[in-house]
Amino acid sequence: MPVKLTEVARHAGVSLATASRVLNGSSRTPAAGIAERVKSAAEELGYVANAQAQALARSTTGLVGLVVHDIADPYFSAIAHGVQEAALTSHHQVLLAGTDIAGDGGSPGDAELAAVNAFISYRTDAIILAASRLLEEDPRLIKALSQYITNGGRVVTLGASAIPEARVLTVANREGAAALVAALVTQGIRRFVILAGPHERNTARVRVEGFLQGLAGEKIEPLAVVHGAFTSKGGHDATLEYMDSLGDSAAVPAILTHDAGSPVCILAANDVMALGAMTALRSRGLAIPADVQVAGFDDIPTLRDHSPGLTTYSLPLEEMGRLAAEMALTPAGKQSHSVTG
Amino acid sequence: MPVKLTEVARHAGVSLATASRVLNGSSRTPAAGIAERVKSAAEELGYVANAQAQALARSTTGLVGLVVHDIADPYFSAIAHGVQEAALTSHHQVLLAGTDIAGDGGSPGDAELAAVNAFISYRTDAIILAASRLLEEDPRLIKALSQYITNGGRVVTLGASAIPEARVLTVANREGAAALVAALVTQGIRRFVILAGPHERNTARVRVEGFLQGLAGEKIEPLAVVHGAFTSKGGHDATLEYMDSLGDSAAVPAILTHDAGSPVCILAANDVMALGAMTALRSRGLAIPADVQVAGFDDIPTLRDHSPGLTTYSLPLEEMGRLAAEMALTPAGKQSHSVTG
DNA sequence: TCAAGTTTGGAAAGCGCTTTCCAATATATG
DNA sequence: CATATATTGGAAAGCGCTTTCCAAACTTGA
Repeated sequence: MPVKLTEVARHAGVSLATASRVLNGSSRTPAAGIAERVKSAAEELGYVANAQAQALARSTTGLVGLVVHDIADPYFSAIAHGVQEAALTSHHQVLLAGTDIAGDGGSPGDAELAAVNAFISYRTDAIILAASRLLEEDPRLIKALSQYITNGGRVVTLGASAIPEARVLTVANREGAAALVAALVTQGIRRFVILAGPHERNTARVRVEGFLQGLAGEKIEPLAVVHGAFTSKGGHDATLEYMDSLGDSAAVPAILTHDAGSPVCILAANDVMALGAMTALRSRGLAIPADVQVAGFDDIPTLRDHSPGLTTYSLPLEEMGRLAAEMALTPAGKQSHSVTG
Repeated sequence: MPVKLTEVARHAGVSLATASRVLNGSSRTPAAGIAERVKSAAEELGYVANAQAQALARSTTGLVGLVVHDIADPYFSAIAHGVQEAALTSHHQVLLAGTDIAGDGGSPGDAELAAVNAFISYRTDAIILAASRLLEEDPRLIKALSQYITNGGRVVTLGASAIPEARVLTVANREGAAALVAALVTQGIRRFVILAGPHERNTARVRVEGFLQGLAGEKIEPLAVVHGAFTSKGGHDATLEYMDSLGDSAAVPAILTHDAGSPVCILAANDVMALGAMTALRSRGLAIPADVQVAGFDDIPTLRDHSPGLTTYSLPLEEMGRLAAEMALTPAGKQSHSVTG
């Protein structure tokens, strides 16, 4: 139904080949006069090239797939923003998929596999995996991506993965976590509760390892390591559970306050968990940072408007998205890259 | 390079037509035995259908385009999340574009036009316009979308637009704003400063109209109406400017505190502006809500973890995204729909 | 002026699928 | 058992482009 190139060509009195050459960047450029005729015919008819047909003929789609966990999470949306930016400069469109959305049922990780398969089906020029990699990658995922790469597709992951040949944007999760602990200790804090994410998520696990490593360096044992979902609610619920585990849930657990001599700091595996933790603490009447301190990881943009400010390890999220997209869209580009806070 | 249907067919000893029929939902289903052969051949070879070729042959792409302003803004990312959800259930992929990203230069609105043109080029089955419509829509945009709709594409806008034939998801911006004012007045507040967004953005303007309408109903004149960008920074800066305009910038403007008898409430056109305003107020040493109150609009999910809580008009953002996508993806579906908070 | 070289436009062969016909079987009916 | 009727698989014509060849039309130089 839309007007096609054939019609433009006929309208301009030239062949299909010529029309194609003037309208879409070909190496051959028809004479100025002809070109003008074709252009105005296209303009007049409101011609818009069919990218699907072009993709088929050129065997490159101008699409880049981005897999995030939850686009509504500030961490991922900041990255997505950066990806979009870089995609635009390379004239690519972004295909977005979120793995937090229940697929047609199935085990966790199925959503990611489905997303990747969809992207492969659309023959995206590259796929960016921003959702945190799993400790045990799904072999089907690995197989699909390997084949994709073999066929000329590019894959970049944020953080290491078990996917051979994928380019990786290394993030200073472990080092950052350790550094954060060191900074907090310098501030005089020596009692920590670690709010860990799901163990199978590499990002979450590695950060906790970094925390523990940092603490070990200072000869400190954490008061506890509690696990929760990698979300605000996860941080909130885990914090509540922890407090309850401390004793009478009606009263403010004494251990959390200064009573014991030094302030306690809740060290969350990421900012949204930290924010959830703060909400939980407040709901129990604890003041932040007077009674309890809280630290996070990521420096999500929305922190800007939080008060009191969260102590956090700052990651250049948007820049990370941009870098990942650049790595993905540069045919012979960098195979790896790393970012620090 | 990837394995194609022809190869699967050859491998299974059947024709191309048969292979196509068993692998991709056709109305005709080959005999069970044959089907099995084809399926295992496909599995064995790791066949993934080329969606581009299918799109060309079927003249439907399974793509839906979503235009937002800034995906990193919680408002848009919540909507995007909803869109994704609905898209998944209709087996569609979402193509995302943000209009806040500088295109190849040009006037404001060009980014949206570029995004829409890209979507049209990819022949998305539908386009969802979530970025707030402009008071003066770009005629080129209108023309492109009209043609798109004529050609069978579906367009849905969040909030009314000047695009004929577009389906619209009406949002109770005006009514909600008025209702919010009424609720605040009931709480005893009678002095308001309106933090308006850019006048040319319909969403922003209509909300302010609703605020003014609500105030008029109570026979109240706002202390002031100040404009700023529709972002956290916009709310922040506008608030600071307003305070400065009140006099000695070093001191806390007396007019803002209870001194004058009743508390002042800053009424922002959306939540992110309100959050920015709160940050600005705090930076001047004002306590919220003790000294000044702040109200927003949208009820973005991230508000959950803000303290003190923001008074706001709650919009079902995610649901809105879902509805918009449903309207967009249902061929003969609802032409319009509306949501209230 | 003519051979050799250079542009330039067009015909046609794909790109990887879907789907319409057709022909060939298989099944049902008398 | 012959005929009518379903089923079933396959050949081939597209879907809307790009791009490789070709041939025709120009240049150029001697």
